[in-house]
Amino acid sequence: MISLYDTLAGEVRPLATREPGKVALYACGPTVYDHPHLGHARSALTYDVLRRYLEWRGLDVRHVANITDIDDNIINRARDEGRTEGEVAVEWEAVYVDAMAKLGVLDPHERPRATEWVREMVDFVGRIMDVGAAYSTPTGVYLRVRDVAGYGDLVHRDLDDLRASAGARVEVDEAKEDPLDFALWKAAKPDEPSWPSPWGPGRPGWHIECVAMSLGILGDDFDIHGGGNDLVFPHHTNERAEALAVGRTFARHWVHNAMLNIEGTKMSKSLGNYRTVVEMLDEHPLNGRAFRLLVLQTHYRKTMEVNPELMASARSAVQRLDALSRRAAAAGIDIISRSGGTSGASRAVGAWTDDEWTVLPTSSHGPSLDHAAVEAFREAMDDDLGTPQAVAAIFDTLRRANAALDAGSEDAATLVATVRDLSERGLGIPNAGPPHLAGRLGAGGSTCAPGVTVLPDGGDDGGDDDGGLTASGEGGMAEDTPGPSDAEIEELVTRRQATREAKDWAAADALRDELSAMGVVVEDTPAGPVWHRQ
RNA sequence: GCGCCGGUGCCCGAGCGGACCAAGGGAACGGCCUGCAAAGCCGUAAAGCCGCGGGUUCAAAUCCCGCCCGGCGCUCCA
Repeated sequence: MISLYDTLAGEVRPLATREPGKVALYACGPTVYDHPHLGHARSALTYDVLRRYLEWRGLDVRHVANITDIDDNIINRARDEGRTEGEVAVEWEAVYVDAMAKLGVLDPHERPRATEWVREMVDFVGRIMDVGAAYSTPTGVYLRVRDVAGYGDLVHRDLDDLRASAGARVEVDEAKEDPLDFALWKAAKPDEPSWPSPWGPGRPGWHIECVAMSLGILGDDFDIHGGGNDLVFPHHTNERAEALAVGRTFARHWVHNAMLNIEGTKMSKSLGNYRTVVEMLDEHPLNGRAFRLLVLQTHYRKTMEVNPELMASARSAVQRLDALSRRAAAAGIDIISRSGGTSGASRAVGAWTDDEWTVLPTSSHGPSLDHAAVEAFREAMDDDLGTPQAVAAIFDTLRRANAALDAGSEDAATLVATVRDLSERGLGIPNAGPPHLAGRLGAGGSTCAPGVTVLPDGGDDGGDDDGGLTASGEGGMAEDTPGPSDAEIEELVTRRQATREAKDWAAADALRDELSAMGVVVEDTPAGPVWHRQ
């Protein structure tokens, strides 16, 4: 049974979906007017992992993540740059989508844009007017908050409490009946983009966007509504109020991820600790996977810390995953297959530079998995997405796999396959770089046999109930590999191997230094040297 | 001010009443392996320990009360 913390209930509850076997998930996306930052990435990663896990469990997930492409920030930027709002939004949406792809975030099934749903938003506002829960003023249409019973339930605060804060902070709009009332529709100001409406030209308020799109696409009573915990109030509170005002049932579960701090404080431009996803990714080819691992090592409801040291330690951990793949390959256990260039259409994410690889499906003909490890993983994930413990289970299995490899045990194949399945398909962390990173020379001269899985005894995974090991392949993340070509490297590795066989250690070491200077690491295994780029 | 969430080993971070498990990751040190490395495995005593002070309990890092410190929200925000 899968449980999740529900913000509205204030406790961990079993995930009770509207339809058995299906999950309708709506996660609030970004407003596109600037570079996505690490916080956007943490949020996107949270729902990506939630989705992957639900799918790993065999559930049919419909994931919707919106793009807010019209708002004050976009308008301001467009004005500053002398462009249209549309141009600004299109540009930054592309940057966002590309950055998420590089983080291995699967494309949501639908990515609605606010501007494409204005008609539905106008209709929605109209219905709220019809039931008398809203009123129109010269500046726009406002929801009368006191008409909505349980308005503050999501934030667990009552009206007076909220009002005390609001009055003190925000300049009170004279036209509003209550400082808490918020705009459903904003009357157009000169030079601003606008759409026609029964209340005059204007544009939708922020909250109405998500209500119209989530209910419009997923329908009433959809399963999970997620977003950053900074959206609990006012955004989600107001979305909910709009839906309740017209008597519609909204999200069954509210999931909110915590914020991300850099050097102890929330990042912000003014503090100079604002970090974009692109910068982070550019700093090191392993950072995409490292950041995902770092995010997963902290529970999603707890503020997490990011700094260069932590990124470095996460990179080291990622390298252990890769090392296992190399060791397994050297031992003849190879569950990586090269897909001959076909870039799986359903694949959401960018391929590994020029090569693309995938993991063989483990459904019916796949290798058997280690039952205890799978159970530990599932137990951790079922309990409110316990990714830190899930990661622990994976690394524990990784250690066992290495030990089995050392011992030449038959269990090795199963354990290696388990590590791969859980980390890649369950959490979205690919285990090895492009196949050529595992390029292998030596006595046998064999390279990874395409599509071949050499594993003993491919029985199913212990016949346990709903392991749901049925989803398909894995998305990759871009990790550029500039520098010397494979041929150049293999040339040096081959020469070094010759000197080693001649026991000319000095020459061998010199060649290794040379390779090392090129960023290439050579490991001598019983089956011959194996190399990979740093 | 109001609300919420945290303070666990050198660092990050699980655990949230009882298992000689304070998980897992990183760093460090020792051993094995190796031509040397890398990768990998094994190990890292005793004492003490889970912000501080009380309390509840046969039993608390885990529950209650108080205090100190930190973060976030209440305003566009993932």
